[in-house]
Amino acid sequence: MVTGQRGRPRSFDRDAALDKAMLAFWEHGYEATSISDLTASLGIGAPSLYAAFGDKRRLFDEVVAVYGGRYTDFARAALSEEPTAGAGLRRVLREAAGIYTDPAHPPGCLVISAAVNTTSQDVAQALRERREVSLEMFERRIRADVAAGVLPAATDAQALARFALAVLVGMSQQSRDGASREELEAVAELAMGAWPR
Amino acid sequence: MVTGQRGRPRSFDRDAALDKAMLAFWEHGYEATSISDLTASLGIGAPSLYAAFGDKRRLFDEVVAVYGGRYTDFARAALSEEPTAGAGLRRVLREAAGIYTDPAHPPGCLVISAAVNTTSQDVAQALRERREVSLEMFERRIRADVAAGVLPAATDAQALARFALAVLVGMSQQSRDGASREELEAVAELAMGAWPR
DNA sequence: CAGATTCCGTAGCGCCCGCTATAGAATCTC
DNA sequence: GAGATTCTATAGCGGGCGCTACGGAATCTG
Repeated sequence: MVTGQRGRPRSFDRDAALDKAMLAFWEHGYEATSISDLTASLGIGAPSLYAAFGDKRRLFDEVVAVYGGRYTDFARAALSEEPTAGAGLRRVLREAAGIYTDPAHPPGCLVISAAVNTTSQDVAQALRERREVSLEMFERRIRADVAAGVLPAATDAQALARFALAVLVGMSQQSRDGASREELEAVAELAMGAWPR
Repeated sequence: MVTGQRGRPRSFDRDAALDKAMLAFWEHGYEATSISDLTASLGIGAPSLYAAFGDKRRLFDEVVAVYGGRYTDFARAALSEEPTAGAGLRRVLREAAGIYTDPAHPPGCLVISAAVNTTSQDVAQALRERREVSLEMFERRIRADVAAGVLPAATDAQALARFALAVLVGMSQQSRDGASREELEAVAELAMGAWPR
């Protein structure tokens, strides 16, 4: 018994379907993306979708996990690879300008925009917690620089982290309103002008 | 004939109802606020709502107009009353921190958040245009300072305006994620650190 | 091949959406 | 008062929502 797959095999690529679902949720948000939108763009029937992914909520959770690994972990890398918090956040903002406006996928950030104004509070809370994680990651990196004497001792690490996240959120929305990569890069550069010297 | 009202008089205060509708749309957004949500919180039946306001879309348009007069025109005043664009935008950001976190109404800005992820593209476009108006207002004020020699000739007025709006958007979302007035004021103050000297 | 297993397509469930037809209640003019 | 007018309350329309029962199709094991 070699645990060969029994029964009729799935007729679609689960990972490819997950990617398509990600693009749909990214563009229209959690609630405004209906099951029939999904079945249409994934090219499968509703029962296949439910068999493969559970329900809409669990599909979205999987989408968020894939999205996180592909489009938000770059920030963690930038913060750990650059020599200072300032250099790291400059890189985060610059790379975000590129990602938010990449024509290969919908504009902006799914974690920021996909659960605004949703009636399902648990989904909104899940993405809120992801943003909170980013905030704390920024804050920790800044605090490390303060401890190391790279930033002034009087630096308000939490406020600075919050400022960086606010700029990211603003950039995400502006990309969804049609701003170009160059325009967002200019915003990022200006934002770094606020960095403590 | 003194144009006295004929027929049965309306049993509710139209302006008060509009205010309640504003709070509902502000908190939950355009699409996530259902007609039955509205009839429940306004305390009237659906036919009365339709007779008084037309349909959901027109009610929302009225709400946006009222909201604009009450919560966004302060920015116009700040920009015209303060002596420089920098002082004006500092005041805009500080006042926004107060408005976005005022416990008398839902957090954040209705124009920024009420039509994210909606299937009704025309509503999204209407609010997008309102944001664009703010952007251009900021840009004009900055340009005036550049022309007057208050700001360096090399100042990128559009980018600076876009940066200010991005910070406002970020502040709005953070207030909806639970940030306090003091936290947003700190963000505003940091943002002004990026202002050209 | 038979039988077990798993997936797919149709068709439809109950529910809520925005909206309204209809009839009665409340106020006007005359 | 009578009649016209306007609003309110009930009740329900067509349609889309998330989700699933069911039977047939496709692949396994033996």
